[in-house]
Amino acid sequence: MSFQSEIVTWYLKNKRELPWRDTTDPYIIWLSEIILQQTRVEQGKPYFLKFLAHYPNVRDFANAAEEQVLKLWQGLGYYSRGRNMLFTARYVVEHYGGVFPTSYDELVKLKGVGNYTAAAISSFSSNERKAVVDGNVYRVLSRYFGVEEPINSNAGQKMFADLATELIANQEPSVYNQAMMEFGALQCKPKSPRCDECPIQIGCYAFKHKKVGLLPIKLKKVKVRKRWFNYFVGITNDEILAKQRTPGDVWQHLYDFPLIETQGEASLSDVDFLAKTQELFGKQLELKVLESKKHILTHQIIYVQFFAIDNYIVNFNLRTEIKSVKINDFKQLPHPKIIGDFVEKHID
DNA sequence: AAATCGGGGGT
DNA sequence: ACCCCAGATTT
Repeated sequence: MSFQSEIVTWYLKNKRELPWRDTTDPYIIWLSEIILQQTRVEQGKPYFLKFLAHYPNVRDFANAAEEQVLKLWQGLGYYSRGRNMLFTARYVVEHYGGVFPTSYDELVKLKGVGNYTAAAISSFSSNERKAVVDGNVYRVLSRYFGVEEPINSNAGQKMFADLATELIANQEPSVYNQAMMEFGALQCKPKSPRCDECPIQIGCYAFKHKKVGLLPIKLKKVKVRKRWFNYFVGITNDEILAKQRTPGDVWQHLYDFPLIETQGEASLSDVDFLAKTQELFGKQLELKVLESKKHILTHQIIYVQFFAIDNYIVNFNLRTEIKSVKINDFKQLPHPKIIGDFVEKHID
């Protein structure tokens, strides 16, 4: 049997039941694929079900408010995906009369849809012969065929794309694509792959040359930036101080609290830090540390401190983006995970 | 070509 | 601690 036939046979026997697998509706597939970008199936699944329940079709999605979409997205990360989805849903209603496109060439023009996602939607919805190349496929191809070109170099991307295109010839595109990804996810895993019970062990370059742990090759490790966020929780009666995050930084468009970022851990005994807080909240300000946490992102480690503030006067001229909103309204807004967790734990 | 964008899970 | 996840977009 060929490499492809072995993979497909393995797939038909071992595939998971997933809620987006038994449809050819391009809208539903689009929903699942955007959610699953850089996201594990088990993490994305509840979000997929939630979004489908709220927006059963692309017109429902297009009619949503951006803050509602971001609220549903809360906790999933890479929030521009949610905003791009809303833009694309409205675009599809406007330019395609609400009929979601199924061809690769149309799909790849949509905001938030790149090579991978266009190949996935087109092959799953209309069986178009476009090979998906995601992290799973890189790994399976790299190991089996011994491709040692880095998967994140230009040369490597083209090499893997060309190889994947060759391999999908004469295959059933929808099934073959899903088989490759499922095989990578369950069998040819990044760590501790199941080589002992692998149907294509015999032809595998990496297994033969004991390079399974070395492939695929990936360049550059991200250098992590450390940051210190000092949040100020100001509550008077039934209102709380809120701030919407602006473009050019993490969590843009989401809502958090008034913030002073420092270059190291801020302390109430630090006169410099105290001066900044008084500039923003007045001389009578009383501060108290509520909680300290470490929040880890891909490119940043953020040390977060939450301060309760009393007897404060907000210098709105200094920070015009700060608003005072009803606590119940604040809870309805989309927040970064660390803020959402804080609110749930500390704010009644 | 490199940097940026989250949060969670595996080893 | 480090790597990866059904990647895309911006710089």
